[in-house]
Order: sequence, then structure tokens, then C-alpha cells
Amino acid sequence: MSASDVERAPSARRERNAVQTRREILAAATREFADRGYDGARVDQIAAATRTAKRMIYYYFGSKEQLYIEVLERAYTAIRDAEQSIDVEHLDPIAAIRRLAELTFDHHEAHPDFIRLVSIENIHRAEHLRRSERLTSLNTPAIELIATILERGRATGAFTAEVDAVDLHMMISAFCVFRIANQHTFGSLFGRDLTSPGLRNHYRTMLGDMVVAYLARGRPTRP
Amino acid sequence: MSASDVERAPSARRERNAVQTRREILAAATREFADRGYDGARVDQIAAATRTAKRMIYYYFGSKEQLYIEVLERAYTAIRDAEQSIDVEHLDPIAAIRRLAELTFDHHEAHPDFIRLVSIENIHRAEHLRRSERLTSLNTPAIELIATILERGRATGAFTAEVDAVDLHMMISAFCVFRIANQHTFGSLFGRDLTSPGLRNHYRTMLGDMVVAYLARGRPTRP
DNA sequence: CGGGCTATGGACTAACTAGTCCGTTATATA
DNA sequence: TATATAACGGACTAGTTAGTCCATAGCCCG
Repeated sequence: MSASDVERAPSARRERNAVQTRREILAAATREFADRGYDGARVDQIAAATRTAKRMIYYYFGSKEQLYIEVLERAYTAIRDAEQSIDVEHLDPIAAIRRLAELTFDHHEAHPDFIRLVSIENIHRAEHLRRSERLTSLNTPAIELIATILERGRATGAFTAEVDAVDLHMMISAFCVFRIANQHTFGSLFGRDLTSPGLRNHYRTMLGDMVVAYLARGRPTRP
Repeated sequence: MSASDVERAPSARRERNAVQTRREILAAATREFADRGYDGARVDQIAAATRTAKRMIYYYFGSKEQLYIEVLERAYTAIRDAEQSIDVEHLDPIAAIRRLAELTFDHHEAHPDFIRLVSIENIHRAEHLRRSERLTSLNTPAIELIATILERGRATGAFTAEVDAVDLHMMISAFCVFRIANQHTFGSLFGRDLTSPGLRNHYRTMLGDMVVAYLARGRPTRP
């Protein structure tokens, strides 16, 4: 995130800065692809949104598809980095899993572009994601974290259910992703804006309640 | 589904049948749009998949966009009709809500094209759905059904939580939709095929457990 | 049994869009 | 300062694609 290497004295005419130009294209491309989908996105539009010309997109990325893949890679890397920095080791299992769910909720809410890119990539049956070595080899900190919490919860007896970490991650993601990804059709059909600020805390709590109730199910609620 | 009205003796040369031609175009268009998205879909490809020519698409539907809207309308009408025929009145509240969840699960599994169309429409921020009077005025039997079950559950004391019908529908949909809609990216990243036949029952049960655990949990929340 | 309306076909077009050609300019290094 | 090379720009192109023109063929009704 440091911009020190891109801050040079601007020359009167052309400024030359490979890293920044590249970055600017990626930023514009992320917006365009997330906004309109892969086929709907226009390379000319991406170029117009940068300080540079279309030629540069092909200079740096080679093709529309390769540009899209790098957009995907950057977006996924960002969320993995965020997951990596989650620290819930000091919390008891129930509080830890609730906190993790809330962090996922918050991250998804803060990055609707990422959610849109994931939806778009699923429409394409993940063909680009599958082709990216960087992404298929990316480890998934969230799963390991969930696995650790689940183990602790089972040890203390807080969780009565045998649950798989990947499944629990799916459950949490499903709730968070649906709320953002399907907000438009859901809103039109049921007259409820799932992303309304006034309902944010309601749904955040609902998610935590759901996950905790599922993990502790069967157990009588104790005082 | 009856084809009695379209079965005529095929003439040697051109056959004329407005209803069937129209229907054939809609079927091909549903496949093409669900497969490639709105922008990715090709009108020529839709025409090629029918027995008729591209000209007919414009004759009957006027534009690619109007064709897409009618595809959406047909898909949504189908799922609403299915919801309408659900009967769980004879079951106790807990069994009823579990059954409803399972029916949603089954329907989504059986209609991946519908799920894909919904994803695609959300990428377009529901602009087409919003423009369709037929869809915005469509009533939602699922919500009313859930509301009835919730009322009964609260009356009998089976459900300890105050839950809104729309929210519960969201929770159920989120699980079912995510499993289908995000199967490709999820599969690539976590190495698990959410739609594998061997896991079908596992996830179906998990959904029911989740919903029931949530409804019967100790602590209520309100919207 | 013929006129008129509905349905149909296929070639055509105008506009768009990913990608390229070729020349130019800045900067690092010798 | 010379020059090699990386960075850049804009006009151009080839291919594609939604949508149309014009002509024709089947069908219904009198």
C-alpha cells in the first residue's frame, strides 16, 4: 500500500511510471469487470478510466482475459490477507466462532466488488480461477482457523455437533455472500433491502445466532 | 408440459406453428442466457439451437433484451408455481419448516439454470426484473407459508425465537443458492464439490438442522 | 378458390470491439 | 552526451453481432 515508489516530481509532459500505470489499469479493470461482468466489460472503457491509453493494457497484460485473471488474483489475495490477520485465539470457542463469522460478514459488506467478481467467475464456471496457479495454490487461512476453533469447542464440550470446518465456512459464506450478491433480486421481490444500514446489525447478529445455535444444538440452554 | 397442441402432421416444407416456435425460442434462450450470461449470450446461437431462423426471434420478441426478460419471467413463474403446491399444513411446526427447507433445497438442486439466471440478473442489479410488471407483482407463496408455520410454532412454543418470515426465507435461500451458485469457485478453492451426489443428503440434513436449531435456540432477536 | 393476414427465411448492414502497427518519448547507464 | 531500452500514444483493422429489409409461403374465411 506504500506509494513512496510512485511519488516522483511530475514532468510537464509525459510521466513515466510502470508500476503506477499498471496499478491504475488494474484498479479501473476491477471496477469495470465487477460492474459489468466479463463479457459486458469494455477494454476501451477501462482505458478511458485511466490516465493512459488502451495500448498500455495490452502492453502490460496481453489480453482482456489475462487482465481479468490478474484482477481476480488481486481480489482473492486481498481477502486471504485479511483472513490471515484474524486473531481470535484468546476468545472462548463460542465467542471465537461468532467473532469469525462477524469478521466475514464485515469483510463481505466492505468489499461488494469482490462478491460480484466471485459471482461473475461462477457464471463462467471458475474457468479463469482454475487456470490461475497463484489462486489454486493459495492456502485458506479461514479454514484452518475454523478447524482450530472447532477442535477447542469440542474439547471443552461447548459444541455438541460434529462439524467439518469446510462445511461451517460454507454456511457462514452462504449467509454473507447471499446478502450482498442477491440483494437486488431479493429486494425487488420481497421489498426488503438486505444491505440497508438500519438492518446491518440485525443480520450480523442473526448470522452469529445461527452459527452458534447450530454448533451447540441439542444442548439445553443453561443459565 | 402437454404437447398435444403442437403435434401436427409435419408438412414436407415449412411448418407453421406460432406457439411452438415461440416456445422453442424461449427454451433455447433460457439455456443460452443461463449458460453464458446476458452479454455472453448470442442471438445467433439461440437461433441455431431452434428449428427456425434468427428473424423469428425479432418477430416474436422484438429484441435480445425483451427475450431475456421473458426468459426471466418464465423461470420465476415456474418456481412460484412450485411453491404454491407445497403442503405442510398437516405437519407439526418443526417438521413443517424442515420439510419446507428441504423442498427449497430440492427445487434449487433440480433447477440450476434458474439459479444461474438469478445470479446473472443480480450482476445487472435486477434492472430487467424491476422492469417486468409480471414479476414485481408476483406474489410470494413461500413467505406466506413460512409466516403461517412460524405463527403456529410460536403458539405451540416449539419456536423460542421471534423470527421474521422474510428473514427465515433469506436464511434458507442463502444456503440453497450458495451451494449451487458458488459451487465452482468454492470447489476450486476448497477442493470440495458441494453438488456431489454423495454429499447431497449431508447438506440437505445440515440445512434442516441449521434452521431448526436457529428457531429453537435460547435467545430471541428482533428486526 | 382467392385475398389477406400471419408466419417465415436468408441475405444484408451499421455499429461496435478486441487487438495491432508503427512511430515517439523518457530515462538509465556507459 | 550518446544510445539502448522501457514506456507510451493514437490511428487502424479484422472480425463479430444485434438488428433489418425484402421477398415468400402457408392458412383461414368468405
